[in-house]
Amino acid sequence: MSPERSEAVPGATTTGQRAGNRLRLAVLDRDPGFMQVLSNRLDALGCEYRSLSAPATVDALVAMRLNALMVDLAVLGPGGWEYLERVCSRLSGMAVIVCTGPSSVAQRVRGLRLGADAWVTKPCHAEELICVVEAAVRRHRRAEMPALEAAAAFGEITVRPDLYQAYANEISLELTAREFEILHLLSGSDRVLRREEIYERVWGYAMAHGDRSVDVFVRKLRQKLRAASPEWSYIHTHFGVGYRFAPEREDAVERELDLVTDAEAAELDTAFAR
Amino acid sequence: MSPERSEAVPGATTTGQRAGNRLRLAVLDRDPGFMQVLSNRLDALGCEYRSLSAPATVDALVAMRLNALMVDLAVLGPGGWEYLERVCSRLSGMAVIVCTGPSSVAQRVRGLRLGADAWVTKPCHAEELICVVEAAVRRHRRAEMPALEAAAAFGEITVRPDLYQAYANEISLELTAREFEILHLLSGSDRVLRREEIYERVWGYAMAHGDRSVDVFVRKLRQKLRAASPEWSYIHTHFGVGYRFAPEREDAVERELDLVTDAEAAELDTAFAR
DNA sequence: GTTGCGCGTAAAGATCTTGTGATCAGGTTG
DNA sequence: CAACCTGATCACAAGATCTTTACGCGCAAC
Repeated sequence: MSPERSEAVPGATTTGQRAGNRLRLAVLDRDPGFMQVLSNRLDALGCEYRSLSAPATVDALVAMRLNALMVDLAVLGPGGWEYLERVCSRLSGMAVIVCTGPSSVAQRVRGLRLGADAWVTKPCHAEELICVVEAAVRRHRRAEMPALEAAAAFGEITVRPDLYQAYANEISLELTAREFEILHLLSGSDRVLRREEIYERVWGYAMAHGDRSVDVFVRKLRQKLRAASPEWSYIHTHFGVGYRFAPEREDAVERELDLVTDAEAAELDTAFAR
Repeated sequence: MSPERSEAVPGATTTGQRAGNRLRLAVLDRDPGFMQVLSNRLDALGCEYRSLSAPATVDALVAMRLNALMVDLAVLGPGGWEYLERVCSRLSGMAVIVCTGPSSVAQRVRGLRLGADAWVTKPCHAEELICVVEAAVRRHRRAEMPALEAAAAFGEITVRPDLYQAYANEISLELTAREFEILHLLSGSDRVLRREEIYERVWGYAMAHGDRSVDVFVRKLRQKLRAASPEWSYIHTHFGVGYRFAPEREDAVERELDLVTDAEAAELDTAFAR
């Protein structure tokens, strides 16, 4: 199912450029001439790309952390539509560009409806093709990060998207990137977010069944939030559903009541009963 | 500076469809035949669109709150590239699709680099063109489309899909996830729902013969509903069929009878029997 | 009135979810 | 290269929830 073969990774540059800003592309195509021309252009752009001669599994694609996938339907064969749909739906954070030979309108419509971001017909100019890929990636990026967002305060916590960090009394919570992303997502929504939603919007692709990553990060977040702001609770569990963000002050009274022992509680009960 | 002329707004439908989920498109084109064909398709989709025969200012476009703008470069004239760039950079949340006559690779590359999301060459198929627009808009949708379902009130009860919970007088009924799903389903339908229907829509698969799960959950629901809103009854049994949701106030008389103790009830029975 | 079946009710056991700590792999920094 | 940090995954325990089962009552048909 996974005959993924990586022929070359010429773009595996050594520079310390921020990968987040560069194009990470995989090309699923078998035409040597096409790949040759494309490679030249991609190299010139300092683009990190990878050429595949056979479909990779969704998991393999996830592991590549791509911005974009270019695919020739001819390589996919009969199960191509299904593969396309699966890839598009599972990797919502990745742009998918179909670049294939002559096709009918119906085929192109089908491909676009399944989730492809663009359809380019071969033969095509490499420069133009790359522009299409960049345009698609640009759009994905924009969708993911709606520019600079203003800082927001919740209880004793301040969330600063511009600094990728949260603070309590000017003191950083020392959140890691993922921790911050989850806190940011949660704090930006009043409603209950299901784990799948959180995972998809933070990781960029569908959550595997039984994955506990969201739980683990929520635990770390709570830990740091509690350490920085002990009298408040921020992330609430909705059993069987997910999590909801809402700053709530825990009264000292309540906490004292919680500390009442069972014996004392029993005494109180009998006292009231009299 | 603002020669914007709105020729028609045929897509301004009267239905209560949520605008947030629909495509809001402006088409900047002067070809009557092209517009005719496109209009038909857009109408069929229930899409809200607007046709412009001259470039609108950026501010005017902002005011239209568009998801996408389709533009024919021929309409823009000499300052077209500049206009395109301005629009793309200023309205980063809007997809820009260039749909124009024959062009050179250099032109298309230029357009895409300036920020256009797609470039379609006329003549083209309307269906395909719309698919391209939808593909461009899709991601932005995803970010804004947390599918907020409105809260609904029935009698003294308020059902809140965003919180996965129901309330009576601001007080949570403490429904579990499944309990809520069943209440939500029932409350969203006026008719009688058979157990099999309820089971299938809540559990996601067919109900086994003789399964009493639905009954048990209805009981728990009634219990919590009664505790929170004693004067009303919400879920009604249709013997041999299923359940129906309908808020109904119960008379005070009936309630008094309900409050009669078992012993008193026995007395009453014998009294009536005499 | 009687009978059969569907329904309400309750409780116990099974199952699923979540919190938590620990471990492992991969990448980065110095 | 080694120390360190981050993120992914696992195992376990405690709780919450769901399913199953049993019993008795009410409804409808005869």
